[in-house]
Amino acid sequence: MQQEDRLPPAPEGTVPEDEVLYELADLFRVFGDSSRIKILYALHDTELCVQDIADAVQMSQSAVSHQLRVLKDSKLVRFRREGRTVYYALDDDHVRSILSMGMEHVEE
Amino acid sequence: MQQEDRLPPAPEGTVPEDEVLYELADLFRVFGDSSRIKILYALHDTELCVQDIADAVQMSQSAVSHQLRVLKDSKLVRFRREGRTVYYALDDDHVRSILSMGMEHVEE
DNA sequence: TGAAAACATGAACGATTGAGCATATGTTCA
DNA sequence: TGAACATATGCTCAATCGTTCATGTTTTCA
Repeated sequence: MQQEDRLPPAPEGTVPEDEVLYELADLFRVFGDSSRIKILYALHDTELCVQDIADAVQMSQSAVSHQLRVLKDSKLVRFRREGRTVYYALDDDHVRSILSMGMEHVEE
Repeated sequence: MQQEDRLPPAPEGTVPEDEVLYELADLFRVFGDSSRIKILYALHDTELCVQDIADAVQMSQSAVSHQLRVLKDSKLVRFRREGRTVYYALDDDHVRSILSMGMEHVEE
């Protein structure tokens, strides 16, 4: 379905609490690294195990694992274990939404 | 559950070029700092001059000016000069959209 | 003209961070 | 058991980042 709606009217003059703004910045900071962006896009349409992610984004297994931890801590990805392999996937559609919002801004 | 293809790029979700992903990460990196987030929120509903922004977010004029440069370079804010004061404003609704997308993720 | 106001900028410095290396943990199977 | 495999994690360091301090630039007005 198409998202042509306008944004809900902003609460005039009400700036969110500092604590919330810090969390917001923390969230965006996680998106603000090309390695993590690549990982997120690799997971855009499918779940993948760590090594497959590493192959897809051309990074070492260790580097990927480090970044997956960051992504996991921020609730951007979830994982499930199957035997000795761990499959990662985007946590929800919110992540995809944020990515495409950003992409719209970049592509102009 | 039948996606047995071994095609390097997924048929459905074509992953954007690396160059675009770098730009995307760069964009999010700008949102990934609490000082800049505060500035953006100060400008959410109105335009402000530099000193008013500094007062609103409790930062030095210099620090604000440095960050405004980053925001300006990323096309997140625009400005107009009126006499010796410079007024800054969010560049477009895209910025507000990205902020609220992130906020939705944080508020849960 | 000159001083003051408003903003921008350059250098420097402490803090943060992403990646590499080595190693640890956890899992399967012979 | 033990070996092989898949992933996670400490530690470290070069690079990046945000702020401060001092100074530069532009504009206004007496």
